[in-house]
Amino acid sequence: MLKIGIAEDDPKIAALLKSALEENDYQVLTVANGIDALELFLSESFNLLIIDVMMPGLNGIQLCKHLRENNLQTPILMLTAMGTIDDKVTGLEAGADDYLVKPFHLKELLARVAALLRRQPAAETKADHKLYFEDLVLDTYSKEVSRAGKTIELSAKEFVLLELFMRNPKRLLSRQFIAEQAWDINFETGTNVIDVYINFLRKKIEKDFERKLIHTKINMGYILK
Amino acid sequence: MLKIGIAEDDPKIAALLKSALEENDYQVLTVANGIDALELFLSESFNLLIIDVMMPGLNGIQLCKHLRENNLQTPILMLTAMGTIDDKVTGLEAGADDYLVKPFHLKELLARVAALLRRQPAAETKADHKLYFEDLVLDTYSKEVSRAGKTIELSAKEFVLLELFMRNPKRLLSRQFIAEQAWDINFETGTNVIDVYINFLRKKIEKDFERKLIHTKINMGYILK
DNA sequence: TCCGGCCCTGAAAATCTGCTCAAATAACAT
DNA sequence: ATGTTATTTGAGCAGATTTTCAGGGCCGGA
Repeated sequence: MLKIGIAEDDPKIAALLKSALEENDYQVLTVANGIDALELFLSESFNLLIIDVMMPGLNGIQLCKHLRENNLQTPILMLTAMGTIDDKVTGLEAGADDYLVKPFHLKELLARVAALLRRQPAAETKADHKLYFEDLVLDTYSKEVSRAGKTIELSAKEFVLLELFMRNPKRLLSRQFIAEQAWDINFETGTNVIDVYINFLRKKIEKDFERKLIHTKINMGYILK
Repeated sequence: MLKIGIAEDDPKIAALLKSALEENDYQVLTVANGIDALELFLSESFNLLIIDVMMPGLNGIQLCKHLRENNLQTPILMLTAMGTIDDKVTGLEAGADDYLVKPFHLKELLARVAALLRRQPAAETKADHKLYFEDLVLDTYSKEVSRAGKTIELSAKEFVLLELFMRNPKRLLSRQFIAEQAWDINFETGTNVIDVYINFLRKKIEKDFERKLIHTKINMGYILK
């Protein structure tokens, strides 16, 4: 479950936020001042922080700066009653990712929260270890490959080679480059392993399909496109 | 340099945005309708997109959805004259990362742009590997060439030669220089390969077009202009 | 006008590349 | 040990690329 931290000194607003977010299946922790917030946000990890600017002790801007100085990457949504342009600019420059002026509508807040979170979880769960190219899917965790939902069995070398292509889509890869990346060959050997393996891959990946993926550029190399 | 794409049909606002962003050292490309935007944003890579909601053809919301459906990860800032909460929510749900209501202050826009770009340090590597000369485009990444949108197939040597010209536009290149750069020939051989290849290039690049690009300077060499 | 230098062009020759197949070798599990 | 699979090597071949070569046009100078 996604975890959200709130720093807000007004108990009514804090409660409102907490209940609204919890209704949308987020886990919520709140603190009422900047000092506690700094400690909590640095010690536990959150998916998103909502920070009010006006707080006793340490204000939102200062808190934000401190967090960023400590290399915290968590997205921050800043919240405030002050609505001048310079306030917003100051907040964003302090390291906030979004800035919402009170009074705000809960719907907008929730939409912005969702927008900020959209980028984060994707990085940890799926996008991180799965590579996509058109209908090809390569899972670097399970080392499985499929095209258009159909599983494809690849040998170790074939997998490494395909992964190389999928990490460099639409990029022309020279034999030299492929040899270095997939075979650890740094000198010129008169071998044609690469050609042979390209053909192995083609047979497995393109055999039952209309669309060709690996293209030959004579005298240059191969390209996935 | 960070590259920003703008989809905005109002020429005044488009010009305003472009000049403001360029003053802050961003590279800016603008299109005036949703259809062109979809094509441009999918074919070239940007660090950030600014999209107006109200556009002829394809509106901003639809554009945004299409882009996300095509797996585009680029951050999107949506811009609009409509300021109701539901509009904002719709925009954010369509895949936008931020939503700004017109009229807005340039300072706030710039701050939000900076905040969105802050999250994208890795994007640098995907920068632009393309060389442009008039309607000619050469992609050093995929080794592809096109003129006025039409793809042109070049052999390896032809490509190297054209790249040499496009890296030295409007500069006169002597045969000596071309031989050294593209052929690794450092001495005088009685060959005319260069002439022949210039001819090959001309046939492929200038055949179907009015405007000539490679010009001969007798006794001196060739020049792209 | 004739000549020579310079460039363009078409075609043929020479070279090289990438694909395929079969077979040798290596790695691995039973 | 044995069999299976994965990886690498090498040779033949078709086709594309690269290079050479020779003819011809253009232009300026003698």
